[in-house]
Amino acid sequence: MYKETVYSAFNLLMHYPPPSGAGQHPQPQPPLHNKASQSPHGVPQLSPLYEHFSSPHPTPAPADISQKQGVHRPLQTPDLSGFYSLTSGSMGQLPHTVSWPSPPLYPLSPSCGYRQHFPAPTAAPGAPYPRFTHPSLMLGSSVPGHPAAIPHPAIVPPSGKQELQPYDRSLKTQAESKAEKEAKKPTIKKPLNAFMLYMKEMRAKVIAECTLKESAAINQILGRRWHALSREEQAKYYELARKERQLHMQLYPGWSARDNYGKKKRRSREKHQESTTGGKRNAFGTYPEKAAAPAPFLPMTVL
DNA sequence: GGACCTTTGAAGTTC
DNA sequence: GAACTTCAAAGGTCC
Repeated sequence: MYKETVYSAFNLLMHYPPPSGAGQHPQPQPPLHNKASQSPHGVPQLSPLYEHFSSPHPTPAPADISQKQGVHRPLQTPDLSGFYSLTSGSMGQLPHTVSWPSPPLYPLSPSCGYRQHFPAPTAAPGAPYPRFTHPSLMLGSSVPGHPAAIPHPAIVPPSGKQELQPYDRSLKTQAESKAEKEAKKPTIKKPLNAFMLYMKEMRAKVIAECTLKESAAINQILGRRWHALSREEQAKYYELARKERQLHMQLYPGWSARDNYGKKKRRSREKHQESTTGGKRNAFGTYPEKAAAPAPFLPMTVL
């Protein structure tokens, strides 16, 4: 039963993405090189950050087949040169390539079938784009001029939970105290990237639509929805992510992602071994049968 | 209690 | 500079 479900879900996705112009995609989209949406330099024109989230939903974005095939995609950073002054060379750039996701390892809920996975981005034309509510952008008290008392969510106790209860300090040696003090330092988390911001916003919706609770399965769906987003829709999240990073840099100038390295114990060697031997546990703790390599996606016109 | 699963992207490390 | 690794979120599952 499980296997059948997996296979049926796999078969559905083997036919995804719907070939452009084949009538399966909710709204055929114009080619990527639609100059109307770009600046004279070929850079998509974007309105200021928050405008996206209070303005009507934008026109369906240009997207072409190369987006779905992992073909080099000349996405570029929106022209925000005057908007961000602290960003480094690579910060905020849209990815240069997009790889197409592998077939799902999870059985998908019938209520979250093929079409529900990839709703038309403009299903409600003219409807306002949902306001982005990522808490990181609701500045906390650490930001000058902001009265809000909510600390920046990037700061969490080392455990990720509440502080430990007081203990008998007399029982601790100096070294232990020092180590403990070090360990008690709040961990500054990485700023969220565009996809993480998207996930955070859309997770509840997917849970409601698909009646799923497994994050691994939800994330698979979100990953595919992410790929189904238009460039403009994705650009909103890339822009938010860049804003996140800029804010993060301002709040924690000396912070480096290296600071959190090693705080999660991962079995990288084992994982590597799994990947080289073809086995990988799924969220159910089982090793799914290795599916045949997905056929390269070709537009219907070619097929 | 903590690693794992899953996803993408950013940034760090290694060669 | 390419390739690889780690960590961000999430919550159920497993050890």
